[in-house]
Amino acid sequence: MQDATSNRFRVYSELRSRICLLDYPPGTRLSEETLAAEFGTSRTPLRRVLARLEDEGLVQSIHGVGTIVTDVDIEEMLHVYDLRMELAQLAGSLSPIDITDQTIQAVRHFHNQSEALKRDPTARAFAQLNMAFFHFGLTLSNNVALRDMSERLYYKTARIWLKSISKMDLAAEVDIFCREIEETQNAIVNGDTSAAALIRRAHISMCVHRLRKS
Amino acid sequence: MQDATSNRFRVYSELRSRICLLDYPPGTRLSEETLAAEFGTSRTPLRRVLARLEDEGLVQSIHGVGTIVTDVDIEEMLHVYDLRMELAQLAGSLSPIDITDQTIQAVRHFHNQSEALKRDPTARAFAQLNMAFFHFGLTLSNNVALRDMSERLYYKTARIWLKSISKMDLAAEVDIFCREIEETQNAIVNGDTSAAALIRRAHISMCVHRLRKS
DNA sequence: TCACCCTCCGTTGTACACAACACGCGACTC
DNA sequence: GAGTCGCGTGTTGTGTACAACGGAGGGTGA
Repeated sequence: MQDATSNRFRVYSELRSRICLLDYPPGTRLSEETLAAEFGTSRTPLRRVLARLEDEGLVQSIHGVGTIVTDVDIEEMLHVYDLRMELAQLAGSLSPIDITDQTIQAVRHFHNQSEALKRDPTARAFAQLNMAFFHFGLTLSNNVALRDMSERLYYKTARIWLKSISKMDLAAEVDIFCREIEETQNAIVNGDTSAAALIRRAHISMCVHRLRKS
Repeated sequence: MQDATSNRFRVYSELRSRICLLDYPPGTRLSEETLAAEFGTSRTPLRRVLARLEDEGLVQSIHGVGTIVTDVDIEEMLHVYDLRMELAQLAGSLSPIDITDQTIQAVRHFHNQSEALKRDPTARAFAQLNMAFFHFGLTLSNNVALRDMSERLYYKTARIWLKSISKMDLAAEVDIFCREIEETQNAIVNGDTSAAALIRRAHISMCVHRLRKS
C-alpha cells in the first residue's frame, strides 16, 4: 500500500481505463460498495475517485439510483473534437520538446507494435495501443497545461471509436493507424514536431469524418 | 436548501472566489471543520469541494498538516498563459455565437461599469469586474468544452494579477481595461466575434508582459 | 549549550452507521 | 380490471468517531 494520493490515482486510472475500453459499457451501474471491496478500501476514498470521474463526465451519480456510466454520442462531442484538433496542433508550437534519441526510439517502438497489430488485429488491443500512442503524443510538448487539457478531452471522447468499430472495417482502421505512426516517425526523425502535430490533427479530423459516416 | 449538486456548486464557487480575490491569501490554512460549520454542513460534503479545488491546483491538502492555499508564480504560469491566449483566440473561430442585441447590451453594461470603476478605482472591485468580463468573454463561443477549459485555466492564474497590483499603477491598469472593453464593444457591435477574440488575446499577452516587469 | 527524543495537539484520511431517496412490487380500493 | 397507495429493498449522500500523520514544545542526557 502506497500513500493515499498514488493509491487514489491507481484506482482512478483503472476505472477510467475500464470505462474507456468498454469493460463498463455505457449504462452500466457501478456499485460503490463492490468497487470499494475490490480495491481493498472503503466507500469514502472510492467516492472521491467517482466524484472526479463525474466531474469529467464519464459517470453520473444519482441519489437513490446508482452511479451510471454515461453514454457518448459523436454528434454531441463534435465540439470536443474541434477543440482536440486545435490542441493537437498547438502541441507542435507551444513549448515543443527537443527531440532526442529516446523520442525516436519510442516512436519506433510504436511502429513495431502497430505492425504486430496488423498481423493480429483485435479491437481492444487497437484501442489500447491508440491510447498509449496518444500519451506519447502528449510528451511532444513541455506545456503541462496543454497536456492536462488534451488528456481530459481525449478520455471524454475515447469510447466513441470503440463503440463504432463493430460497424467499421477493423483491418482498414489498423492500416490507417499504421500509416499515421509511420508519418509521425518520419516527422520525428527529421526533428519536426510541428509536422508531427499537424499529422495528428489531420488524423483526428479524418477519424471524425469516418465515424460520422458509420 | 437545494439539492446536493447545486449546494455543492455554491460552496465551490464561493471558496474559489475567496481564493482568487485573496480573501484567503496563498499559504492560508483552511480548516475543514470551520468551513463545514460556516456552510452549515459536515466535513464530508465539504471535503468533496476541497478535493475538486485540489485537482484544479488552488489548494493542497497535506495529511496531518492542513489544507493550504497554493502560491502562484507568474514564471511557473507562463505555460498556462500561453495556452489561455490560444484558447481566447479560438473563441472567435470555434462555434462563435450569433451576436444579438442582448450581447451588445451586455458589453455596454460592462462599459458603463468600467467607467464607474475609473471614477472610484479599488483593486478588489477591479478584480471582480475583470472576472465578470471574463465570463462574458466565455459566452462568445458555443463550444462548451472550450468554455470549460478556458475557465479552468483562468482561475488557475486569476490571483497573479491581484497579487502584483500593489506594485503596479492601479489607475493605469483601469485605463487599459476600459480601453479593452471599448475595443471589444466596437468589435461586438460590428458583429465581429473574431476581432473580439483577438483583442482579448492581445490584452492577455500585454498583461503578462506588464506583470513580468513589475 | 546543543542535540535528540518523546509526548501532546491539531489536522487530514478512513471506516462505518444512518438518513434521504428512487424504484418496483404487491395489496387494496373503486 | 385498472389505478393508486404503501412498503420493502437497494442505492447514493451525510454525519461522526477513530486512525494516521506532522509539527511544536519541553524535557533529558551528554
